[in-house]
Amino acid sequence: MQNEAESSTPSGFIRQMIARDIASGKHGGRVHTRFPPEPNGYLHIGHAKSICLNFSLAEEYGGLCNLRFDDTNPLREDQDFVDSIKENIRWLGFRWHGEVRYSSSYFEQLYEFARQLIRKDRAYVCALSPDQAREYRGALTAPGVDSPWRERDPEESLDLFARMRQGEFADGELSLRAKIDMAAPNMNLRDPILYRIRHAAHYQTGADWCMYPTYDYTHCISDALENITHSLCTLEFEDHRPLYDWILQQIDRDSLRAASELGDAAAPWVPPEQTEFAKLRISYTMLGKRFLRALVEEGGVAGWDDPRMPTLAGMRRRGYTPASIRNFCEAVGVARSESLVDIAMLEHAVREDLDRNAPRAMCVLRPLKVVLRNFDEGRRDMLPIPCHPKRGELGRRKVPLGREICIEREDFAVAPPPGFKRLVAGGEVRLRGAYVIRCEEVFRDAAGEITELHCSVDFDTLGKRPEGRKVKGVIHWVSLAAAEKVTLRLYDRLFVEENPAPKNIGEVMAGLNPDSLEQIEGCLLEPAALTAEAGDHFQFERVGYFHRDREAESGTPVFNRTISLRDTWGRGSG
RNA sequence: UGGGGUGUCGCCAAGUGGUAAGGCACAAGGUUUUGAUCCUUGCAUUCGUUGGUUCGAAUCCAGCCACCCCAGCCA
Repeated sequence: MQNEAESSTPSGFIRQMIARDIASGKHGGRVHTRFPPEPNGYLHIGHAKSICLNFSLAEEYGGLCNLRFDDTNPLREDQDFVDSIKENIRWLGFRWHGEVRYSSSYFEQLYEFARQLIRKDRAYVCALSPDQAREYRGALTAPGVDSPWRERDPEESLDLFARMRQGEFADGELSLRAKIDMAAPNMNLRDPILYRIRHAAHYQTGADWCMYPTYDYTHCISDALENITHSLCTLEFEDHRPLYDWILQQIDRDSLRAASELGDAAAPWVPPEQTEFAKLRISYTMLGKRFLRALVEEGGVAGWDDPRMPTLAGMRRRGYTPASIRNFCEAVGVARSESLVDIAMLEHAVREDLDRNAPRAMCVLRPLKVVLRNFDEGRRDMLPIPCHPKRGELGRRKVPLGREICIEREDFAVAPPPGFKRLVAGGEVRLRGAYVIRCEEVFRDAAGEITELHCSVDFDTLGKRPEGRKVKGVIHWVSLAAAEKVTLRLYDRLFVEENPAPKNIGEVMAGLNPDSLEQIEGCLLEPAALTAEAGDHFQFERVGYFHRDREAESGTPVFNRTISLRDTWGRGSG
């Protein structure tokens, strides 16, 4: 790790760029990144990619990473989102540098820099309405037309700009625009809006302002003020890079530096640079803030933290661990080609982490009663079974065994398919961690439904192989008298299509997988798994990894299946 | 029809003129008191395509093709 960052050439275009910048001493060897969410929604796995990238880069190169809320639009931002975003980042295991930053805390400086641009005749107050501005902007293949206010005297713009701030004008009546080039082939350079009037309270600055700076104007300056060296963002901002650079070039270098956190320190100062990478997309998943919101509002899911949601809150509740998400982001890599990552990669990442760390337990989803004929009525064994097959240091838990137990209905078959290794009439099977049993008799009700099995125990098989024969099958079980009733929730992919690309909310709802949630009541769990010291992530053997959900109203414990175990039975030669 | 990008194995992704890393998926074996895990092996004579430069090209040049982004006073 260390060597990779310092000596040999790192892999990937961003790391190589940073290595180059460090080698050339561009920023005095500093690496300072930032994660700049807008607090207008909940974080999802796509944000995690950016979080991991920015924070890991800083960590690897001995740099810093800020958390900055990019809050320049009072209409959609909220303190609740700030809180949940901070929480999610901490949960992922990252710690930002110093205090949380807010673009809104730079409003006063932003205002002063805007006055500077006006004085330099690089910005002007425009009286075109939003509709007119759009018409004047031209089209992709047709140049725009200069605003009639473009040559307004800077003094007049300065006065108007001050009065905009004072609240003398209505929303949309005036705007501050950069004076660049209405014929530029890059639409972003056709005199972009820098400030718009919005008589709206801001969750941070309250009623202090009635006009707000735009993203393009704010982001680059915020980066500069925080002395960010590498400003990473997604591909769709590529066209904005010339504007990012333009703004920082127009502002007087010394004033920008003086206002920055570096102040007049001796360290070299060069403006931050924007670099773009492809955003994350995952098969059978949709990561559009707007559509995720619709999903919640239209009732497609139960909320932002519904375990089927790709939000960090949802994935956390589902049972995804921070390490699994970080490993996944690492495995996916960072490039500039737009790709659709196979959801199997995400599933692999959780399985990998949970296989190593989740204690094992036994839970029967659909119980079938089994009476052990030769097991004495009042007898109750407490079998010590390892919590993990490979990690003895995790200890053993005590699993009760009595005369009556339950096994999984599907682990018994009257007419077993070829290759069936579980219990059949007259056959033997191993009870995990306990004895080998033989099915002696099958009982049915009037409808022919199997109600109960009578089996005999081979007491000479505890911790050892049976004499003279091989028993291949091993099944999970639970003691009837001691089992705890729990509810299980099994999940499947939320969307039917591999690449859901809805164009409207109707398509979002139409694309949902109707079988994405299966809730099973009355499952039987071994008692040790419900104790506090057992934790809340488990592998229910042979069934999957489960995560204890927050307390259910009824009082019945609920476990969400994070992911099933890999199941290769029935494939190939099995 | 303008501008900006991207095209390497089914899915991601290294590679930056010297003869195609790795992961996921898949397949075949082995171990196994989880049909799990683990282990071993296999899996691109070829890098969107056509030409060119070169002793030598995924890497350089030119043309073509496909796909993505941009006309919010959203970010």
